[in-house]
Amino acid sequence: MSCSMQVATPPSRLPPNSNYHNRESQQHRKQTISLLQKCRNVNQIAPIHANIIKNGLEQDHFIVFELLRVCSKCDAIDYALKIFRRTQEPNVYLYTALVDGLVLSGSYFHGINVYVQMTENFIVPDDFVINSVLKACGLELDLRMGKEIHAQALKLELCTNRQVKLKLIEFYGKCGEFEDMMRVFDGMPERDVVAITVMMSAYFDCGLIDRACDVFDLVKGKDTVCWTSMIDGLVRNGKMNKALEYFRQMQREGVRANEFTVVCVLSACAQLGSLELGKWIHSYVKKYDIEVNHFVGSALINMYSRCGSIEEAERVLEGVKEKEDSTYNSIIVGFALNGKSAEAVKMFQRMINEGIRPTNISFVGVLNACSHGGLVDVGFEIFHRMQIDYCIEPQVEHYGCIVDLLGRAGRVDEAHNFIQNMKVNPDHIIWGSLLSACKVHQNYELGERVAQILLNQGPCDTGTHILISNFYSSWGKWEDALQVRAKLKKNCVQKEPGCSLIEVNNEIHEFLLGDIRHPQKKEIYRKLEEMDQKVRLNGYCPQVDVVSQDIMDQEKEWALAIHSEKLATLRIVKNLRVCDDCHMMIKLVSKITRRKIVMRDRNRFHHFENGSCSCGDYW
DNA sequence: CTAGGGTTAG
Repeated sequence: MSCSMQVATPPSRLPPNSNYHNRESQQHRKQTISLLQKCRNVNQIAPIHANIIKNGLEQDHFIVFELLRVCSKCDAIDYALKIFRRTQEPNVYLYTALVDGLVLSGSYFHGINVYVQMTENFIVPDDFVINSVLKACGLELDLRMGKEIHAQALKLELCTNRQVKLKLIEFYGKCGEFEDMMRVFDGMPERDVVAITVMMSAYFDCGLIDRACDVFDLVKGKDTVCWTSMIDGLVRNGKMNKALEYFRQMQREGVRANEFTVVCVLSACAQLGSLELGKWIHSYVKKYDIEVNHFVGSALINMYSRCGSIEEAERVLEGVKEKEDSTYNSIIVGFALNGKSAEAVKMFQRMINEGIRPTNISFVGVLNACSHGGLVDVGFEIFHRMQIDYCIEPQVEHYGCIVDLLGRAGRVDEAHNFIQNMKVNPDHIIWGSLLSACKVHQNYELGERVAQILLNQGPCDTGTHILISNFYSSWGKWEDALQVRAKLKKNCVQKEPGCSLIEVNNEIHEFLLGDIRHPQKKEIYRKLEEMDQKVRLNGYCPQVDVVSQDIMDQEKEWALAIHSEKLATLRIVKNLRVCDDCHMMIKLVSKITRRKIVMRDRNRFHHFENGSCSCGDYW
């Protein structure tokens, strides 16, 4: 990023304005300012701006100040820059407003440059502008510049200011300079909750969970923001259960949650598949009148979708007043996840009808739905419209959806051709998708070539290795399958152990393969055996070929019988993908027991009912 | 005479 900002050289004198002091014009200025403050988008600003120019108020710093702020708020930073350039002798207020606006629009580097220009124009910085530029330095991770500004602030004796100290802590924390961060903190008179919150978040950014917890314990009188920051940090670092523990503790201590808090907690629920707690949070939102803004709305939709309650997700959608692209994206992805491809496409259409411009994420969601639902023509149509109507250059994810679309439909050679004509390099996910299609459609000749490409491409993730190994075993090539497994072991890439979760009475029960830890294990295994007998009477035969190791069939049956998802039924969350055998068995169990069973695996949802599954046996 | 900043940031 470069700094294209040029500050106009101001003329030596301002044009005299005879009306400047009369009462009428004072009133007019006040009116203009309050009009500006009410603007919600850039189209509303332009006519007011025209009026300002007509009335000769263009150089009025108070007016310009409001203009800059409202432009930033309306995401019109270019407009703000134009106005700033036309302003003669901008003062420190105007520079601050511009730096703030640039930071808000993500142009941190540019913001820092504007500050530098200000000092070059001999304008003395005050605490406010120091604050703004330190924010920019922290976000830009510009350690050198931030230190220089720290030095300037010391010289100007602005470092006694609490806000400046807080921003210094934030800046050093974001840059990972924890010693300097602590030094500033130690110079504060008391243990400031806000300062500790900032430090916690910096530690979490670096994955230093224990240090974050240590400073959290220092705080007396933790407020909502502090608790939220803690919960958010734990969620961001994958500690979902711990985050929920802290949320419960927060409730016990009588600290009220806000919009931020519920978004974080809902994200934890979504990732754990904890529907009961998720519902509880939803009722909390209603009870305490927490505004269902688009963040909260998306979080609720996401939680319900990922917990398999897509109908509830739809209900939430209708209740979101100001739907944004993210709101629609959440529900589209939710439909795709739950095997409702046609609904995903319909929702995508509705989004467009309601004047919301689909983003690249919307396209990933809807194309994913098309591939899972076998909607080949619709998928292609959307893929083309994305480029022509919306000028979105396809990313590797979009290409991946199309490869998947063709591959799943059995058109593996076309998919292969498509890969060779893409404008981007195929990644291991795209090749993996093709390999998976080759496996399902038993095109071993092409599959073998793809497997070789993947193996030669250098390191790839565990999932890909497992896929290659499974491809070889389904082909009966145990030797090759074992070799891939061996390579996986040698590279110290461990297969994540299969694990399934089920929530009963607000408690999360966890099952690993062949798990014997559960207190009710006797009853559970007895039931499992009973089920096993029943489904065998219904024609179930263990699909021993899904077990990749080349072991005796009898042993394989046992290995399958204890796959963890069979141990927990009804509403199951599994960390890996479900295997063919478990899928078959659960279908039958749903028929025999007449129960709906919902299972989420790593990729999608399976709604089992009366012997069939929403995925159409295709996942 | 009339202007600014909260700490989490999904």
